[in-house]
Amino acid sequence: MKRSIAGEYCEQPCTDCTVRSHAICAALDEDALRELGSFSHVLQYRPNEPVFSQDEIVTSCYNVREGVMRLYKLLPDGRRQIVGFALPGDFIGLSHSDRHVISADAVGPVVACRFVKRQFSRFAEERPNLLRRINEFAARELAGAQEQMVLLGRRSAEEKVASFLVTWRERLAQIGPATAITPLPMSRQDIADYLGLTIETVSRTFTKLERDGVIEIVQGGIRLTDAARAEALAAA
Amino acid sequence: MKRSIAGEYCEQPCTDCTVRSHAICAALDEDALRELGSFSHVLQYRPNEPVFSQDEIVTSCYNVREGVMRLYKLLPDGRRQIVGFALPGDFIGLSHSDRHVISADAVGPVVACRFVKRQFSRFAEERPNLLRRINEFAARELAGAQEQMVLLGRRSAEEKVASFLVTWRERLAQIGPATAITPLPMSRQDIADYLGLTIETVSRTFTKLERDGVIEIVQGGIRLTDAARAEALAAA
DNA sequence: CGGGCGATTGACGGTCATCAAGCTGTGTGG
DNA sequence: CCACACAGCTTGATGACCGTCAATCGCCCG
Repeated sequence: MKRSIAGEYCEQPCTDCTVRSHAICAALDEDALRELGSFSHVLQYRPNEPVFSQDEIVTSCYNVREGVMRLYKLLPDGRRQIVGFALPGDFIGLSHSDRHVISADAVGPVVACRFVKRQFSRFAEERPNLLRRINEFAARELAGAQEQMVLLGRRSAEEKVASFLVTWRERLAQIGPATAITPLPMSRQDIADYLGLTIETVSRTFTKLERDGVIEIVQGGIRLTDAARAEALAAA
Repeated sequence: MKRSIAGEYCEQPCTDCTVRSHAICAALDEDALRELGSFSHVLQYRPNEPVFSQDEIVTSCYNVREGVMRLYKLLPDGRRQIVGFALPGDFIGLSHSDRHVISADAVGPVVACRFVKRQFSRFAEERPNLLRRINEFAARELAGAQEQMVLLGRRSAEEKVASFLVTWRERLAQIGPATAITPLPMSRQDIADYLGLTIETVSRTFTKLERDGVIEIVQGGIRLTDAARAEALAAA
C-alpha cells in the first residue's frame, strides 16, 4: 500500500473549533487558545491512512476533529487487537513513554490537530487547568479500558456485539444529534479485532441479532430496533 | 462473611515512607509532604477485606504501601473480571467520577494511605508537579490496560499464563529485590479472573508449563526455570 | 483424626475459530 | 449498458480450545 502524506489545511483558529467544548481545549481561555493555535497544525488523513505506529518515536500528539481513528496493537505474528476508536474531541497522546505503544490510523476521512509533543508539554506544564482536564480524559479512558477488559474477558460473542452497539451508539449521541440509524464506519474486521472475535463470528452475530428483531442491518450501519433488549443482552 | 473494619495505625510521617520514591508523592517537597501527611491516614486491611466497592460514592483515594490489592468489576450475574493488581507505590483514585467504577480488596494483608478525596483534590489542584506525576501514573495504567486488552482478546490460554507470569515478575522486580522464587499471593481463581479463563484452565496450564520445564510450582509461587521460553510463549 | 478450602485432574460438551464457498454491491472497462 | 473483477460480507461445515461438571488430592487448622 502506498503511504500517502497527510494533507495540511488552513491554520483555522482554535477559537472557532467545533469540537472545542468536548476536547481538552475547553480548559483554556482565549489567550491560551491563541498560543496553542500558534503551534498546532490541522491535518487531513485519508481512509486507512496511518497516523502513527507502535514503536515509533513520539513526536506529536493529536486532537481528533472529524472522523474516526482506530487505535490498535499488533502481535509479532500479525494478530491485531483494537484497543479503542477515537472520535471528534478525543485527545491522543496521553502516553508519557518516548515511543508509541499503539498504532493509529484513520478509519474513514479524518481531520485532526497536531501538536509537537515537546511544545505541547511545555505549554501544559504550568497550566493546572489543562493538566486537570487531561487527567479527567485519562481517567475516562482508563474507565473505558476497564469496561473493555470485562467485555473481552468475560462476555460471550453475542454480549460483546450487543454491548459494542449500545456503547457505540451512546458515544455518538454524546458528540452529535441522535439519529435513527447508527452508522458503523469501521469494517466488520475492525469490529472483530475490537471485540476479540473473528469476522465470521461478528457477521453471524449481527445476523442473529437481526433475526431476533434486535437490530436491522442497513448500508453502513444498523438501526437499533429493540434498544431495551440490546441493553439486556449487553448485560451491563 | 463478616465485614471487618480496617485497623488504623500511627500517623507515620510521609517523609519516612518507604514507597515514596515509587509513589505519586515523589513529586512533592518536604513542605508539601507534611501537608499531605496532615490529612492522610494509614490503614491496614486483612486478607480479602474490601477497600471499596463498585457504585459506592467515592470519598477517598489511596496509596498502597504494602501488600497487594485486586481491582475488579462484577457483572450482575456474578462473573468477575480483575482489571489489575495494585502493588506498593500504586495510586488508586485516578477516576473522576463520583462513584467507584471498580471494586477493590486486599489480597493478603495490606497497608495503605487514605486521603479524603475532596481534600486531596484541593491539595493537588494547584500543584503542577503533582498533577504531572498523576498524569504519568494514569498514562502508565492506560498502557498496561491496553496490553491487557491484547492479552484478553487475542492470546491463547498458554500465552496468557506465560505472559502473566513474566509481567508479574517484572513488576515485582521493579519494587523490590529480585528473588529466585516469584511469589503469587493471589489465588488461582484471581489469576483466572484476571486472564479471562477458568480456574481449571489456569491450573492445567500451570501444570503443562511445569511439565515442559518452563516453571516449577512451589508453595505460594513459582520458580521461572526457563525465562527465555516463557517470554517466547508470552509472544510479546 | 476429620473437616474444609484451594488446587489439580479427568471426561465431556459448547462456543467460537478455521477453512471454504457463495453472495452483494461498487467501480471499471469494453 | 452490461460483463467483469474485486473487496467486503455472509453462510456453511468441521473441529479445537477451553468451559463445565465432577471427583480427588493436598494442606492447614481445629
